[in-house]
Amino acid sequence: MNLPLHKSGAGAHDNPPSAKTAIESVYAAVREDILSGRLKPGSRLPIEHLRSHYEVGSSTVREALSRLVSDTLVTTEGQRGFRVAPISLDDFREIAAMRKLLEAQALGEAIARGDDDWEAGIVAAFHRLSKVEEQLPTNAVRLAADWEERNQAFHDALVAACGNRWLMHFRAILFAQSSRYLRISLTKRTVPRDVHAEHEALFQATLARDTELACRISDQHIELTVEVIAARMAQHGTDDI
Amino acid sequence: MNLPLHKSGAGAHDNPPSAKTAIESVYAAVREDILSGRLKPGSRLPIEHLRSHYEVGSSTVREALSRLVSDTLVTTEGQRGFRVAPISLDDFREIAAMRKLLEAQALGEAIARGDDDWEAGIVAAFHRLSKVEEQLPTNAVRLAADWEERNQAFHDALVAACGNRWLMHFRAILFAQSSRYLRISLTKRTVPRDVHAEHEALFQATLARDTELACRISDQHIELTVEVIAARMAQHGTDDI
DNA sequence: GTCAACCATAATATCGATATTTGTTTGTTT
DNA sequence: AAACAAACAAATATCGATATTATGGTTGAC
Repeated sequence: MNLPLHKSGAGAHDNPPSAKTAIESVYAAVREDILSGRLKPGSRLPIEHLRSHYEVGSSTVREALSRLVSDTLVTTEGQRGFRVAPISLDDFREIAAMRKLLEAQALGEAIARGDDDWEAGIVAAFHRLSKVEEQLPTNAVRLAADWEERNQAFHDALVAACGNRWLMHFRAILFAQSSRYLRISLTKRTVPRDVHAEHEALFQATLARDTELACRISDQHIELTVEVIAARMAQHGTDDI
Repeated sequence: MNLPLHKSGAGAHDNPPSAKTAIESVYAAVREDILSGRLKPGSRLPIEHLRSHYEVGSSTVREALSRLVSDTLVTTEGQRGFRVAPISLDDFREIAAMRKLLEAQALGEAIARGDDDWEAGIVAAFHRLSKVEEQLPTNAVRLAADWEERNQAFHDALVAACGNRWLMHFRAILFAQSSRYLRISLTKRTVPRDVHAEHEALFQATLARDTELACRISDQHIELTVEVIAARMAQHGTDDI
């Protein structure tokens, strides 16, 4: 009788089984809107508004938002409804510090355990990423979404052989959080940076199974992003990102 | 008109503001029941059952359970309702591996940044823990709940000066997960172990600001628990815990 | 002119009912 | 007797309505 649009989100989280229930659809959609920045950090998430927008019941919206709460993408306080989790430079610095730790650990484990299929996955992902990075300088805005997807796929491939699911889980959470900030550095670059060179170095070191070098590069890779974002956020106000 | 019992849970998660809304009450209560083992891993969580038990509406129950999903204490699959997240020896090993990593990191940062108040907090927490550990050999079952609370408080105090909120957040999640397994080692001990000696060594090393030693002890502390649990779970079936 | 209490409005939290889906049982066919 | 299909029963997912709480503006007192 009703026509639930069930906008099939681009998948989310660890398991992207493309949403079969209405709650999952809304969950994925809101999540995407938060990560992409369409929903501004700190802004309110009025139930009635979302309800009519997605054409679902209020309970469905609330349940979807509830699942985002523990993901730390949405906050809820007392009787004051839901909000998009705020962002700050301090927060990003802490995220980056955690990412350094986890990425290095995951990389080390993957290098120690990875087999031929793991290597093949990295080669493929690196190739895909390289293709888009070649054209990135000339066409940054248009390719942003593409690049982000392939960038994540590449970094995922690097640690795919890591056997610890909790490590992967936390890593995924931090990566999602980072992507809220990452969008900034893509559009306006204030610190000179050759991202592709970093990726290539990381690629080479990992395939050479040089754990120490790979981890060092990974750390730098993350640290550089922090500097870019920090410069950008210091420049503008912290709010209008 | 209605009489919502609002069983004031023992607080939960990072922020224990003792539940003001019905959802939070149910959230805290179910969470406690899962962590304590009253709700068995893998068992179903029928909405109607919980609804009548807590005397709330079904949406309230669903929303509370939804928040536990991203906490990885509850799973939900398609249209098949909610379940208590299963446990396994492999899972515990991965949790322990992560805890080693995060605990060491947090300890290092805390030692580097901790001030006098931090030290005072450790001293106090250690004293409280020691008091109950003295009597633990003679009265293990009765003091279990007390010990668990003070044990957590002690370990929290050790890393209280760590400045990274994400590190603390993940650490809290893992600690909660661990506590589901920990209950096992409290009742029946199959590996000889002097927990108090371990705590004292950790206490001394931390106050002496010997980061390397403290981290090594912390690692051993966690590893020993893994061995105890592994022995116990191998002995019995994995299910009837 | 400032502050506090108060009321109207808007938004949230909660509820119970309805519509779907799943799992099981029953009945039929080969 | 086994396999399959239809019908039933239980439980979930979803909805819209109601009760509850916060918010912003207005009035009145000091």
